[in-house]
Amino acid sequence: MKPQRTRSQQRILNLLSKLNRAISAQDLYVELRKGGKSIGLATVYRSLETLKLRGVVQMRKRPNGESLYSSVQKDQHHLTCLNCGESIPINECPVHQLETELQTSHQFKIYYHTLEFFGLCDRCGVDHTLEKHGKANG
Amino acid sequence: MKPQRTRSQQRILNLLSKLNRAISAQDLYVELRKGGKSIGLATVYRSLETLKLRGVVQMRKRPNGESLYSSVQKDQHHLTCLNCGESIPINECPVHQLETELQTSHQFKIYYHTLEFFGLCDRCGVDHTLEKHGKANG
DNA sequence: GTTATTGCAAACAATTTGCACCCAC
DNA sequence: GTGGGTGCAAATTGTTTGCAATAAC
Repeated sequence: MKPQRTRSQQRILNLLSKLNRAISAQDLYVELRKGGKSIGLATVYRSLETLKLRGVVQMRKRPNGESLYSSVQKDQHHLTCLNCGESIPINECPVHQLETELQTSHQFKIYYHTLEFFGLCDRCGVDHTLEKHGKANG
Repeated sequence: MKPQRTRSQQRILNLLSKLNRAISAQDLYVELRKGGKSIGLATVYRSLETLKLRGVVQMRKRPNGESLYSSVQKDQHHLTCLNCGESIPINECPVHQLETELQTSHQFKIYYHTLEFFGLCDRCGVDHTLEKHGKANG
């Protein structure tokens, strides 16, 4: 076992905790380069993969396939529009007890969970043509 | 508005309800071709997209980026291993009330939700080398 | 007959992999 | 000096798009 962090992993963790929000690997890469750090995109992916397996970082996937990463912390879930992709954060989370039960009943070490509601937002719900009027960047 | 289904959409819905489980677009395509239906992969994707926007079909993403589609089914959630990709179905679902509340408070038409727990399964949890011993098909 | 749907192949985007170089120990 | 970590570029994979042919009404 090598519990210690590599240079890249540390940089990524620093940025993630500074940002305190979910960000894509690509954006993370851009931000790190902006910050003057010489880092490769592949390294960003490799580091995130390792951190994810250690339970330090969590991932969720947007409907468009992009992965968003953040440090594991919160009951920060989402309400996502299937049409425009807008993602509204919500704070409620009613699954703590279930999580504890599952860890025991399934012998599974749970690092985090994702809870996401999908449907049509206010604007898309009334727009019967369902044209994309919003951008899938939220 | 065109509420009626196209030929392809109907074929896909038939297969989805016969299967009664989540399946990838690619596999859906293969199955349909096996069944003697002449259909294109693009059509499969386009049909699934439409059905998804109508709230007839739901989608979840596997950690590897692949999308799994199924007819909207209530309360079928998962416990997924970050290492081997194994996905164990669970039946509990403690979010009904929250869902109802959110629809009202956010003026959002919710079609379905996904709840997924991530961590390390029994086997991967004890295997400190974290090698992939399982296949990401569950 | 007109319009939406379909199939194919090319295009796309996010991610992964091969490999030589470099850094930490 | 050795072995893992890193960066680059090429490869891979799931998905989307352009367009001509076709089916539906």
